[in-house]
Amino acid sequence: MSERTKIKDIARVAGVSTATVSRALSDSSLVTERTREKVREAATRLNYRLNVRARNLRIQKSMAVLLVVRNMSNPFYLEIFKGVEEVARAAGFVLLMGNTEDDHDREVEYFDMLRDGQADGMILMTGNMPADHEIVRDASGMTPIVVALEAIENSNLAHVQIDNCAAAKQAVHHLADLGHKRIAHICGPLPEILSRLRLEGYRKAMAEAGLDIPANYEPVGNYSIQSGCECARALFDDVNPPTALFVANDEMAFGAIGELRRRGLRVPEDVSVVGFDDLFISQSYSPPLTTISQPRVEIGRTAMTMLLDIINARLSSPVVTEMQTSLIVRESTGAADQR
Amino acid sequence: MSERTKIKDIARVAGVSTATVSRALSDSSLVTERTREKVREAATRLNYRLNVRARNLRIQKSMAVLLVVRNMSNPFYLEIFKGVEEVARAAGFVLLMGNTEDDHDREVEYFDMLRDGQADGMILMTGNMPADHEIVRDASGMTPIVVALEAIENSNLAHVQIDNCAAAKQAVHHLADLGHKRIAHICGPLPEILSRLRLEGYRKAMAEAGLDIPANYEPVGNYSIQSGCECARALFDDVNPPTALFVANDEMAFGAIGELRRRGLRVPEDVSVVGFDDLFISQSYSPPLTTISQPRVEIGRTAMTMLLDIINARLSSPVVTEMQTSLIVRESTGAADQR
DNA sequence: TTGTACGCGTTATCAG
DNA sequence: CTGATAACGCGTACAA
Repeated sequence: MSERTKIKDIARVAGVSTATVSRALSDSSLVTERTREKVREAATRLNYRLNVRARNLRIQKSMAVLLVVRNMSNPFYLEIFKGVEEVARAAGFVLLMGNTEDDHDREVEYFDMLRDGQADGMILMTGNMPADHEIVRDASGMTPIVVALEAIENSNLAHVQIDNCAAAKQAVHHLADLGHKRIAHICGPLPEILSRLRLEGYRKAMAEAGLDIPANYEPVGNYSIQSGCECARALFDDVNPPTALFVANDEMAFGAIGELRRRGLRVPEDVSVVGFDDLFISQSYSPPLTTISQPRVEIGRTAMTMLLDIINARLSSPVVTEMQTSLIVRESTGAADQR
Repeated sequence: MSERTKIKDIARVAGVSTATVSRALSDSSLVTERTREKVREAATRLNYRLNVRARNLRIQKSMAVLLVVRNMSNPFYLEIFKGVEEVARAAGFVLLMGNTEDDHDREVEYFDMLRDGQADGMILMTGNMPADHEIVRDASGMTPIVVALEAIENSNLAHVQIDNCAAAKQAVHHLADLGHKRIAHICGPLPEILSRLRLEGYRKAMAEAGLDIPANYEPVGNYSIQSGCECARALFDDVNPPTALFVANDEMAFGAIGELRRRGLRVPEDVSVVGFDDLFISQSYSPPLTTISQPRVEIGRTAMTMLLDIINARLSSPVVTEMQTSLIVRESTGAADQR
């Protein structure tokens, strides 16, 4: 490894100075076409490769962005990763993965990495921001962080998000339009803003449809398949079970449908189910799941594009971009039984 | 940013040299407890943070590992990511994501990153190795690459893998034991080694069970839901359709089951289906899918652990570790119809 | 347009 | 045990 050729070697071979080599290789306009050629030729002949570490130290950048999620094995993130990766690599950035497992210390660690220059920017998909953390700011006073699909209030950070409340309303209205009167909501973990917004959308839609919400119609899960199962159990063990379910994410919807099947209830004949997220698998679930779709790849692209804008100082104030969702009607919802 | 304190500042404040500061902070034994304390105190007082870039340039490491997959949005990788991340971060390494999309140029790019020292090691989950690429070797002559769940023949690289052939045999024997005679195999893309091994397992098991394989019983897919659907269509459009399916991965199994449902065929009453992979969703599919489970988190951990062993020169020759798979019998398989 | 010389922030080597 | 100083490899004022 110590025999890697460096610009010094090229300089010697090409008969110029290291400065000229550096300039020639980075297409500076301050060098003649002829010398540039000479340098280039020497570089390829010597099999030269730029030392990225040295350059990064010199230019004070890392050319890396940090993508931080709560739980790396959540399938929801997959297409977002892809969108981010696509834009990042096109811009010459590498992608550093961060996984917090909702652990505060780990969150701090990633903020530290950003502050320490191990990454030039961060896409944050945990709804948390270490409270007392010294906020990173670049030269133009912007913080190179984009919050995606979560909301950090009063943070003055750039966000890319969806209208959770409106999407939830749309889902519930779909069920009401099918004639359902007893519509329950399996809710996400409750202190969280996303869950709250979806719950709020559910309640608003129910009110608009003139429907009551019985006391037990809002069981709280934690977005896992297992918890969807448990919430459905509670709902259908009770008297006055619902005929339709709006579930705060697809995984809990899968759990709920599993529980229904075990009880001999058919979807959608006996119970209609709407999910939220449109996981890659939802379209080929049996039955194919009616759900709210978010343009995840596009969200990833947008977040990374915004981050690049901040990093390159093309943005002077934190932007909030709202992405469009859509209700995908498949086979897990049907008209209410007319009994 | 330029006002970040550096060891020089600490040195000045603590009244020692930069060398001593460096030693004190890295717990070198070459420094008195007293000076160490003095330095530490100055460091915290000045709010010192190590400049990782500078250190990495100096020590010629990047403390990063590259995790390269064919397709970042394949849900199969999720738990592997997690296992790798867990071990990597415990060892102080950051995780760099690579996505090749089966593009040769991109593969080369990641090999280049490794060679250029942008990463100290690589976990490779594409079955490919740029043919003419200069092979990276560290001081001890080892290549810091671990191939996970793929096989690169004649490469002399460390591998962590499963016995695809044996697992496939187990799946097919399960179906044969249930009394099925007409068992078809939906195969993965065929030049690939994994697909070949699973196909080989299928054929061996069929031979052992004394069963024939009709000409059209080995349709070839590409691991996508869509292709599972198409293969099932071909199989059941034909005369002499099978009563059981061994599918090379779960996604194609989902596609196949979807197609069966559209044709009014029930699983498992009319057709039994066995998948391969045990995706997170497979247990709560309807019906819950019988499939081959791989210990994915453990595979990730093992791969990363092996990589660390290579990087830290604790390994002197490429190791091949084989992980255990198991057949998980759920509700998508049942006894053959006795008609 | 080119060359000289320095700085980026550490760690390692060698004297003392 | 500590200090001065040389790398690590590149980019860029500044001078020519």
